[in-house]
Amino acid sequence: MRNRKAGYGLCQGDNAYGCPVEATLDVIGGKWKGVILYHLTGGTVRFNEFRRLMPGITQRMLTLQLRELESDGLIRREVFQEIPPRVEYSLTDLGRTLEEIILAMRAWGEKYQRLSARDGAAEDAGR
Amino acid sequence: MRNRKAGYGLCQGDNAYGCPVEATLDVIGGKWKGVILYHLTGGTVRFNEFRRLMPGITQRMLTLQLRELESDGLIRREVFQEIPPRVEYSLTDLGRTLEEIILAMRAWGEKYQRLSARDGAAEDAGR
DNA sequence: CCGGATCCCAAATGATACTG
DNA sequence: CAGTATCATTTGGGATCCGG
Repeated sequence: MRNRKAGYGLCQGDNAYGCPVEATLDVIGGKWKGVILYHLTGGTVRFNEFRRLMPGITQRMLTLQLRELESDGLIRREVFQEIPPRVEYSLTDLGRTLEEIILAMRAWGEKYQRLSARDGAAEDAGR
Repeated sequence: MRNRKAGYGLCQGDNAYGCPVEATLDVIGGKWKGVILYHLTGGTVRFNEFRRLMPGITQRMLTLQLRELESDGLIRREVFQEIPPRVEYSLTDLGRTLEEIILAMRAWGEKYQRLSARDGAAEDAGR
């Protein structure tokens, strides 16, 4: 992901990028993007709020992911020049178009996450 | 992804795994999973068919991803003992529960992929 | 409080050759 | 046809220190 060169992993008769599914996954994939977007569906979130919401993420990764999402036009970053400083993140209109997918993913995760926990619970799943 | 140890990237008050969105992304994320599942929404696909559908993927990666999807109970692998051998892949019932998300991702990719192509087209997106 | 910069490791992905 | 096996590379992610 991230490497948007060209002629990368094009599938079937699709154009240069790859199939649309790949494009979407490139934007919301990775370990944190989806979770970040999910938290933003609830409204504006501050930098350190994210850190509380996602204890596992490092400052570096949080900054990186936020920058990429911003660069992709999915989120907006507003800096308030105060003491102490404050930075708020929120979804752009483009970002909001992803809400449906994000929420669908959340719903799926809630339902099936335990079924496919890879620790040997996938038996009765198929067939 | 893939490392389903424990206390990994838990977010907010969620349980050990992490938030549901993360769980879902863990299952369909990565560079190929989503695309593989997408092609399977059209019906059964054979191994070398996948290779034609996804020219960018190597045999090794294809095998790996298929095995993980199978292990997660999302796809079914059927071996036909013939000469020449034949192996068909298809969605399980569990896998089919992802169709909605996959197709939503495809739709999003088709619509917005060019807007957020990271090559400086994300200007007018927000605001 | 909100990061940027640097160094480093582990995991994901890829190239290539070989096989039942 | 449908894979394994091995090796090399790229990338994601983390630790830590520094700065406005």
